[in-house]
Amino acid sequence: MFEQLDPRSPTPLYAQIAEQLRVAIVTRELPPAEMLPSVRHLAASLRVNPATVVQAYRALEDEGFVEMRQGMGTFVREVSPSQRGAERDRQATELVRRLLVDAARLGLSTRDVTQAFERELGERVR
Amino acid sequence: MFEQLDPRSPTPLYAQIAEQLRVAIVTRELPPAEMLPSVRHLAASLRVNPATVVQAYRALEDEGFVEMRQGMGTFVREVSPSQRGAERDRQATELVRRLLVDAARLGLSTRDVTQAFERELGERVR
DNA sequence: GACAGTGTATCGCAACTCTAATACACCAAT
DNA sequence: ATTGGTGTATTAGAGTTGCGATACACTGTC
Repeated sequence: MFEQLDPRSPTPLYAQIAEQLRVAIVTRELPPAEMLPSVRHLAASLRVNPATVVQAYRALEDEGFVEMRQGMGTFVREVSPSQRGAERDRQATELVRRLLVDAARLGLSTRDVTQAFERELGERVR
Repeated sequence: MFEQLDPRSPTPLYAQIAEQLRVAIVTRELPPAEMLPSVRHLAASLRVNPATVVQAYRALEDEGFVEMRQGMGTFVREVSPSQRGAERDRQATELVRRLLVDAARLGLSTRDVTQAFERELGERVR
């Protein structure tokens, strides 16, 4: 885990860290209630500043994936299926709304977007 | 036109200018072959630097909406329906791909996204 | 060829973002 | 109360981006 942090990538370090953890949490590689590496430990092992790890952890906390408890550590959050479903809906809706706004900005019709959506999905699902 | 430029908005001035022009072009308020205000004129009337207007115009040029001709001016581009269709497809695809990548990052399934999409659009997809 | 219009190029400064450095505050065990 | 773990907060510096200032180059008309 955390083998490929690229300091020169346009995606900031904290975002790279957050993303890898997010995947690990979603796949249950890091199960609920599991304690994440401490800010200092992870920072040391990644040769990165503690504040950078904090930024990653805080992002995950904002997204509801983890809970930071001062003096104790950072833990994968346990969420009920319904909570989790609602959260996923919220995030998905947010992304879709942004897509539609951007499309409108470019003068694209919803039909253009829908077609592209179906096309891209078709290639994935097969 | 251009009544409400907000220098303190997080969206940069050049983007605000570009967006308003984009809308005017798409709605045919600025028809094909129409000449846009010169860089200097628009800059003066917006009390903004010419380079900022240039940046907006160049963005529109990259998107295929206008054509800048040195010494002559900047003009709304005339595109054949098929060209325009292809361009719209390209842009829509780009947006959708970004959406799917972001969704994957958040651990959302394509099903989550599809449902949000249908919810926002109020119509069935696929 | 001069001129008055057009876009182009380059530089510099201010604001913002990312990251690091460092000091602080909390918690649990001893 | 001390200690060694944890997260928190503040500040500073490097890099990036937005914007302005200014000088340059092209085009059509006279």
